[in-house]
Amino acid sequence: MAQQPDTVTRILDTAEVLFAERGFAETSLRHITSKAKVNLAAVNYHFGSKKALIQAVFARYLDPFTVRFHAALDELEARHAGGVIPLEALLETMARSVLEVPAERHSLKVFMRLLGLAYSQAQGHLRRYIQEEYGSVFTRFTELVRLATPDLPDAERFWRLHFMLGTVIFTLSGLDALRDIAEKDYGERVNVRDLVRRLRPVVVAAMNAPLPEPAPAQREVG
Amino acid sequence: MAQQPDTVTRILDTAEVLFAERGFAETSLRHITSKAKVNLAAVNYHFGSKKALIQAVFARYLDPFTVRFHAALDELEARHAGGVIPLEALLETMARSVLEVPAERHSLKVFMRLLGLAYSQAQGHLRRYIQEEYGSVFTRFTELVRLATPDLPDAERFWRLHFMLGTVIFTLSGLDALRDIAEKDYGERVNVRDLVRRLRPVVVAAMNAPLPEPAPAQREVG
DNA sequence: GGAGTTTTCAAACAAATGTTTCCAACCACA
DNA sequence: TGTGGTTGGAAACATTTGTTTGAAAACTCC
Repeated sequence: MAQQPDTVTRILDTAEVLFAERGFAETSLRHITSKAKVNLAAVNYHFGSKKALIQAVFARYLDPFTVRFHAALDELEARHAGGVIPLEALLETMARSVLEVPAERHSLKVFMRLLGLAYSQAQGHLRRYIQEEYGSVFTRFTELVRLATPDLPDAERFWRLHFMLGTVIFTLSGLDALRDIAEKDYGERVNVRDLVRRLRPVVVAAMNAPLPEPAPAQREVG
Repeated sequence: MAQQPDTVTRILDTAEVLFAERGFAETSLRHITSKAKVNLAAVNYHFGSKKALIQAVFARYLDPFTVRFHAALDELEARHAGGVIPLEALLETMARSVLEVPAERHSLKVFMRLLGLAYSQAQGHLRRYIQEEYGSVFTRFTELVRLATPDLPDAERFWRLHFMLGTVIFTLSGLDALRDIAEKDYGERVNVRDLVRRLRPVVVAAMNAPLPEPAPAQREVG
């Protein structure tokens, strides 16, 4: 550990930005190491492999997030001792936890973009890793949402949570491109907090939307 | 054109499936050509490059889609001659147009996954290509949405449309992974049409959500 | 200050990638 | 049947990829 950023830290800092910009497969170790001004072999020395580097990049965000989110849920449960936590409070708490973490590290934009990539890119190992390491806090959250929305069928709630996950990740991870359009067309420069403010009523309304009409007799589709 | 699928067609059929499964960078031409049982050089001979192949895969979906969507909007405008087309009708028409196209070709799942990849993967050339080739139909659509939602500030409508785009693309493009979870946990095997049915009320509710509280005095955020 | 460990570095490695070449096979049309 | 243009195919090409190697350098600790 030196006062000048550590080699490990320099690699992580550079890698997360490049991954966020270009994706995992499209970012070579040589690109990372040259921009980070470290030797090519440093990645394999410190992390073991490129896969492990990718996971380490995620861990640096997700570890503090899960800690904070668990703590925030603890506090929320204590405040509503025994009772049901309203949906708005749950969503609010999640939003706050997500917003807090990168503030002490790097940009939320990068974090969300990485999450978006984790979903969309192949990288089966990544999805498996995230599921195994951080699935529990998400399970806890969905259980609380279940209590807050007793009228929603389980399957419907499952899908709506993922709808909203898509809304948030997609928007925030594509923020850069969209921001430019929005600024040009509407003269309004948005930042992440601004978007979260806009997202709040949309997400609440979506979760509280009326149930869909029941499925008709179905024929299979590819 | 032979009675046995054309070489070009075999390449496209195989490529779109592999691209959807693994992404563009992660799918090699050798993988495509060997699975399609065509020679490696066939891709460069018929398409010129891998980039061009990727665009051709998209064109095979997007060309019929834009034709149908324009036609559907023509009909919708004629039916509401002079008047405003309700938001539900617009969303319904778009959903129907999206659903129709792959029915005559291949799976909607592949189509949506490709769209998701187009958004999330680097592949700058792809986003540019899609924007240039197919941007006009979307401009037309958003203008109709504007007329249908006169109370929504322009910027708010812009963002909400993108929220919903995220909802749809994210969910449908990650369908395979989510479907397995949903089936295991809720014993319910969903298909794409099923999800579209679930999406309908959510999207409508989200677009009609109350306006967010006005922005407080803002401090900048990365 | 020197033994022992950790970290850095340049170089090489094997494998995989997109692309090109060159020739054979095919096919329509005279 | 022969000719000209199109398609198919095996091989090679030049790069780029992640990873490994082995030795030099830096650091730790007694």
